[in-house]
Amino acid sequence: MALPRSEEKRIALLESAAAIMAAQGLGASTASIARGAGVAEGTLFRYFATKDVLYNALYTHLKLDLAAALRQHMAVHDSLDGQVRALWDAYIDWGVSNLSFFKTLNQLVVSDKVTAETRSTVASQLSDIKCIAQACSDNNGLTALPGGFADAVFMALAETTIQFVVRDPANGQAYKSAGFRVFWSGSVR
Amino acid sequence: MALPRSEEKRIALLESAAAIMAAQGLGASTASIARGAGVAEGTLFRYFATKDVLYNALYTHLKLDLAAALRQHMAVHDSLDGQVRALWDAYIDWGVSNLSFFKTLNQLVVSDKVTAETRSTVASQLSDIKCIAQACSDNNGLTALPGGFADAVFMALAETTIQFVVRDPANGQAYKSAGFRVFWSGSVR
DNA sequence: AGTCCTGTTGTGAGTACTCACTCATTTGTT
DNA sequence: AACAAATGAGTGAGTACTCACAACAGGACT
Repeated sequence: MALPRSEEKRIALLESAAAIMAAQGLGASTASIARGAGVAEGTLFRYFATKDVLYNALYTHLKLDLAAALRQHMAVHDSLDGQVRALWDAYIDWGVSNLSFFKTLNQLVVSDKVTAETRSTVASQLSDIKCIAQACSDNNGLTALPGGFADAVFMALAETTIQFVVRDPANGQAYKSAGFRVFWSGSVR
Repeated sequence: MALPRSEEKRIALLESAAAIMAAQGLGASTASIARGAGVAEGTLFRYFATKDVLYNALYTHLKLDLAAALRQHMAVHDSLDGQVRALWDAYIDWGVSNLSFFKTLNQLVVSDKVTAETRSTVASQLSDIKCIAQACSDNNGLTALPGGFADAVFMALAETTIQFVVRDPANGQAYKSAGFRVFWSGSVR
């Protein structure tokens, strides 16, 4: 299995997959994904041996893209509140301005097409962000919600908030701070 | 098109669909649904003319089942806090003990297979519950989150909470009250 | 009782279609 | 010329849905 020639085509296929799956669900056909990337269907299978391989590569691609966006806005704040708020804002902004990425990533997260191996490989590349969301917070007054629950609540609230910001952008700031307030006032002891 | 003979078979088909779709997604085949209900594939199409009709009937069935469960536990409390908490507990309990119903309903809610007509017909049968969750709360101190946001936050937190209770039942009560606290302390002014 | 008649319900092989995936061929580069 | 990359019609498996028929109920008439 030689390495694919063109990184461009690989990216084009991944972004086409994200866009089309956001609209049609994970069941979107390989034919339409290839067409969207401007290549033949057979070419898709040169880059991703099976559709499952594509799912896993897409999960990795989207997660790393999100992580890169978060890192850019992770200025060091004095207060934990400020730090978490910056993370929150960056997350919401990424979701709103990459809506099809966001939608597809959410579907992949709950899908059984993404293997545990892929998930843990990606997670290990995100340890710096986890640190803020979790290790740091434990030492600073966040409530003792059972393991992982605070993370999940953060994600669930962010997902809801993004939906509302997209649907009604005029009130975007209101949703953003309301969503954060729910998370924060409910999480702090 | 005469009415189907046996209400039993109709229910069996709906419950089979809910169970199989919870495991395999909405794309589960009509063949497997019929097999799960113990009838031939052709029989499914005597009860539901197309798969889309089945989706809509299933949405209605599950929503009404949930509503019935909520009504049973909607004792009148003196405080708004108590009333909403009772609603929260009933919702979580239903999700936990009808997990496949819950999972399938969540997929149907975001699916475009369920028509606006079905949604509004069902909603009109749930007005008494909406009253507590919304009309009542507006008059009693819930924060002025933009329209529908509080509802969505409630649902998102409940979904997350149910996942954790199912995954780790020993700490069920802890998740349940933690989830409610996030909702409540973030929602009250 | 037993046997035909009639209408509806239940059946599953059959149909047309879409899907993921293949491979002989063409295209492009060196 | 030599080689790999790209192509897209072709393949078999699986899909939603159909339809000619089997199964069975309950009268009505011997």
